[in-house]
Amino acid sequence: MGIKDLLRYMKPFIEPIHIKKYAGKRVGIDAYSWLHKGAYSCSMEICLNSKGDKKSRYLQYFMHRIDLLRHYKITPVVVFDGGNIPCKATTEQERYRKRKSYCDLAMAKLKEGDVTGASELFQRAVTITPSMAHQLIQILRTENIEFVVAPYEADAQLAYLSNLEADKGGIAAVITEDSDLMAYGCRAIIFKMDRYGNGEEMVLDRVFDSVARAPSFQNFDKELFTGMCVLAGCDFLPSVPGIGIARAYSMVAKYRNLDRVLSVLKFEKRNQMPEDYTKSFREAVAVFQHARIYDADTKRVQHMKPLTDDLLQSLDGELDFLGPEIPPSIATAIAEGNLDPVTMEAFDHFSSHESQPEPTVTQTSNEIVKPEATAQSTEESCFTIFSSHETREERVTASTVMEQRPVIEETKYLNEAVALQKIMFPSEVHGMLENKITQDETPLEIPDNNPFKKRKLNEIYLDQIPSITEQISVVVDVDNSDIMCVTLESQESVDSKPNKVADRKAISKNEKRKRSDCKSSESKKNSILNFFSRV
DNA sequence: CCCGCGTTGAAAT
DNA sequence: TCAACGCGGG
Repeated sequence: MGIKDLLRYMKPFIEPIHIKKYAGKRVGIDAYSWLHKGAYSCSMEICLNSKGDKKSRYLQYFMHRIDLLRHYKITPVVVFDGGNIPCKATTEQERYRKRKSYCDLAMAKLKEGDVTGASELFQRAVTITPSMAHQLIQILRTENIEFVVAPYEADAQLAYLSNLEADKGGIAAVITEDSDLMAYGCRAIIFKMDRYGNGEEMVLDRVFDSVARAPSFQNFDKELFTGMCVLAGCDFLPSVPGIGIARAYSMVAKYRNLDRVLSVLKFEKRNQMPEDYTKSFREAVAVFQHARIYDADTKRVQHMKPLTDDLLQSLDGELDFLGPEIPPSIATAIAEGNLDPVTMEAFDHFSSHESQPEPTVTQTSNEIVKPEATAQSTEESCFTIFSSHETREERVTASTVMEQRPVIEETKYLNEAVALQKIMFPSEVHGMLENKITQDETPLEIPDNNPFKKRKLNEIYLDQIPSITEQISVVVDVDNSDIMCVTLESQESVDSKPNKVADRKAISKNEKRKRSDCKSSESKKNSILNFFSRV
């Protein structure tokens, strides 16, 4: 995660501090890092979605730390991750693959009765789901803690906020574990904050201003610094073989111009340089500089730093790598925590632990479905209909119940994703998903309510449906893995939606509706439609 | 000199 | 999983 070896390299600029230094200030929090740490104490419960209070320990952990800040008169501003950006997809898939295999291993250990061994492995398998984030959001609301869900990367949002004045919603520092914040140009970062408030602080001005320190950044600006980070290898782009943080630094320091560094690199490493490295490099730098962030003032998604005509030209106006555009009403719904940024479904009121609806049980397995599983499935099976222009929402909550569906059915579902992916990116896919399928053989004994697994299928799907001029809504029958219908959704057709959905409900038990709205070429759209009509 | 690989110990309660 | 450390090869 983050920039390889950057933290170690920047050691001379990092000072131990106590959080009380920021008394009276607003401080941003990368929600993911605390959620993840908190999840360690209950990783098995989260992976298995098991019953009990222990599962919500991660919430206690988080709120403990919030209380610590409040104790020192600091105003916390919690920032959540939103959707995934395209260039991070391979990194994400890789992480998913690892977690899945750890989960499998853990299940095997559990079967043997080795609980200790299993929980060790579950710790490596934990994922923070939007549902978990939403549980936290509900608590933050009742506690009057400010929060925002970024359209994409929380890091970008935090760096943006760190460059704003406090009276405009800005923050004085960011608490995180992720060195990416430096590449984004965050002004002050606190790493490794412990439960007492001790941490390590990095101030960006200190880096650029200091005279007599080991690596000197006096002739650097933010762009060169970001370029150095990308050269060293980041989540968006692996480094050229043989190039680490030290060489990246020395090249940037020597040539003080990223284009020159690239041409030298091309010359020196022509055998090991990927064909499209230059393009990918420019895109990666652009993500760190111009990422899409939510501007609470205008209630719109904007660029962290405005785009220049120069840049637009060099990218041929192609901005999809920053993630699809998001219309204001949706951006606001996401930012305020009302819309799941991954599935684009409304968060269910019932997902809070207190009040759970009595589900209409359509039981196929002989086992009684546990309350948690029900809560989860209600959330996942709620249909949201909205237009992109107004936050007009109509929700049909299907009280279906998650069945003990054998894994093989999900495998079929995955096959659709593979096919779809091949159509979208014929050259780029080399069997990542196929591998997943072959690994997926054994029907596990887990209750098949693992949010982790299901979530990821959603992500794969949404990632692979790129950009469509109109809003396309797809109804997928998860049980049969058939795509039931595809409609182009316009303002008028919104009203007729619930009936359509209700009709489908009669045939299938567990439907999912996916939507995606953004811009792209006509041909891409047609290939999607052709694909669906063939199925 | 420096990258890249392998090892180890800590993380949450 | 990740940082910290040490070692061997370029």
